[in-house]
Amino acid sequence: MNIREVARLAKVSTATVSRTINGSDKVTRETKERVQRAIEELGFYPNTWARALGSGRSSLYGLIISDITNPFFPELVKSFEDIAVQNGQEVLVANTNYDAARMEVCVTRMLQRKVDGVAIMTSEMDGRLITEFQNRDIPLVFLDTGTAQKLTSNIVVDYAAGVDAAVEHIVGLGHTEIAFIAGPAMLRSARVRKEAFRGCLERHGIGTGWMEEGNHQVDGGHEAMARLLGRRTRPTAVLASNDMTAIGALGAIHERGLRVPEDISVVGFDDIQISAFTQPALTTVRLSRDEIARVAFRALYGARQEGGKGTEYAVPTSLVLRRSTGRAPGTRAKTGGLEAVAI
Amino acid sequence: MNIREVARLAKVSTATVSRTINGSDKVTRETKERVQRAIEELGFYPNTWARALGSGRSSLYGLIISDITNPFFPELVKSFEDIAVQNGQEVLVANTNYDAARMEVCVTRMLQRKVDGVAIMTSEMDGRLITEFQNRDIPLVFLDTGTAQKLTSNIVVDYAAGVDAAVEHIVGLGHTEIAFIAGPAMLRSARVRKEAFRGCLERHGIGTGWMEEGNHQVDGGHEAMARLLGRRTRPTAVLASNDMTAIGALGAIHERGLRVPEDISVVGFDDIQISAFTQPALTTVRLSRDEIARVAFRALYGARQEGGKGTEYAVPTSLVLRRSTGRAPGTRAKTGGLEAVAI
DNA sequence: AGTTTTGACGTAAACGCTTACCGCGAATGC
DNA sequence: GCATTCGCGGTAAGCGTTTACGTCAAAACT
Repeated sequence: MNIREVARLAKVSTATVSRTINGSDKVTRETKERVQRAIEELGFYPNTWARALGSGRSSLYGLIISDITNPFFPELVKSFEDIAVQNGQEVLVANTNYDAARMEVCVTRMLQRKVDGVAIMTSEMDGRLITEFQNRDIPLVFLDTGTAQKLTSNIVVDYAAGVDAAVEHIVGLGHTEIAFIAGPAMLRSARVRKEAFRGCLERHGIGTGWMEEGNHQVDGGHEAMARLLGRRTRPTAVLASNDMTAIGALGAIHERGLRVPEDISVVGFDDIQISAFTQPALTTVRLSRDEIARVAFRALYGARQEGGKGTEYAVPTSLVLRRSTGRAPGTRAKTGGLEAVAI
Repeated sequence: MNIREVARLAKVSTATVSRTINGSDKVTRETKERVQRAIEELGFYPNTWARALGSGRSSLYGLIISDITNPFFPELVKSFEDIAVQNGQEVLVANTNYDAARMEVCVTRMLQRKVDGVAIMTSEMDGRLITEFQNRDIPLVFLDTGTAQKLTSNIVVDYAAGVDAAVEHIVGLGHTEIAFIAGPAMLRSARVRKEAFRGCLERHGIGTGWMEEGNHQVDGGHEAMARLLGRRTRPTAVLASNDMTAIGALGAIHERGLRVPEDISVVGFDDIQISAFTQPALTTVRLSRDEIARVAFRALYGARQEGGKGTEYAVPTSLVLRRSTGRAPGTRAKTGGLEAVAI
């Protein structure tokens, strides 16, 4: 079953069949319809590989992430894939496992499969590998790393707004002893969150002595929180650099026999699915993976048009109020004061 | 950069280059080395599509799952992908979203991309679609649905062993009022677990009146548990058809002001990552996704050899003891009695 | 020594599509 | 009425491999 049989049945040339399939405007409506009918009658669909070989376009996009096992990514992958499929493209997903060496493997895979573009949603990417893509005119889009240039775009997440909202919320609840559990310092996004936190607190005239570093995993959050609780005095509120960290913190707090939010309020970041189901449900800053996926795809899909000059895209964040935040111990709700409300 | 340039540099024909690349034994060692050197010198790697077109093999496997957002799947996907890449294959992942209509889309995608085999790790699959693959001699492997036949294998999970172990454990802790929150009845795997539970309880001479149905999601588990707690008397232990359900149950129990495991013991099923970090950490039955992935890949990879007659593969389950199970309220530990121990 | 077999390699025809180029009849311009 | 343009569609040359078949020298036979 191939394009020739269709051509024969529709009594046209293979070129016309091809043109019909590709929506060329050089075919009259009647001819188009005749071809369509032939295609349906035969149940024909084109061979993707032959297509790719002939046209030089694979209709394949690469999606490089750190680790599909990290709850941040599955939604991203799913959204990206959905959009891609809707546009007749496929997606090759590759995990770097947070490892620069594995990143190299990922890049090779992408190159070998001749992807039409790559969304790089992780930070283990060195310059040499980027040029590999650029030399081949492959559009790229980064999540919050790298800069826009020829054919490569960048998505910048407005972390600061989210952190601000979270701090406002916490401060509004009367907290003044506010801790932050940062992510690994080597991650740009983690550093940005931390600095946003520090800046925001200073604007409120609150000290920033409560600071620990986690690893963006549950265990790191757990340990960091344990260290925080091991100090002579303890904070009444904790912001975490991501939800996994916050979940770890929750565990450490419970183990210490303390209650959330009565003794300590906790705020996460990302709004991963499970955060709605922790005990108590986690107040967190939402970073919409759906939005990221949508923007990333558009960046790649449109890259060759628009002169191919990369763009900066902005993605917002927003506070999601659930049950893990409450008034600071020993304070009274002012009239009109903010209260955590489940959504 | 193509095979012809390599051929020219190595002073051989393109056929010889191709044979070298594909590890044919019809090339002398010296020639092979010469070609290898040329390949490296030019930094050549073959065009995958041309290869696919020429050989009819795409070195692509399909992996159909329900929903990457369901924590059961990411590990499975990752393992499968790892193994595939190690063997020079790529993986196309597709989500059915538990929807038979979307399954059709998935199948079409696989067909269009001419995958060399498909691992179908979900149950929304009707016979018609299966024949689509079989007509094209595409090897298939199912997870616990379907039967082994020409080119199609089946992985059967030993759910019963896991349920048995869980029940033994719970009974050993003195529980007699044991509830089960089942999965959706339309899922074979859910039915099997339920029946295993019922049978096991009967063997112990314990009634099976405590039975509710969830949906394998957190909310379903929550609601089912709430129903259980709304009865006149309540169970002292609950097994859930999967971990998500168990996590929902945990939430409902806490909301009711009860403690786990002091008032109620909870056991999950699957051992998804987050289960180690719930409050308290969940005792559960582990179903190794790594093992499933390994077996699935082997089934596909080896399918064309071995006469192509499908095989049944067995995958075991095992109990993981954590903190969510304890002695039944009002009972004393017997000497040598089982206690939940964290791992 | 002459014949057959074998092994290593080359030749060239697929594989199924895309697309540059060309031809041709009809519409348009003068 | 003739030349020009234009729109539609056909012809055929790729795209980069794989592989059936052919060739040819050397090895293994009579």
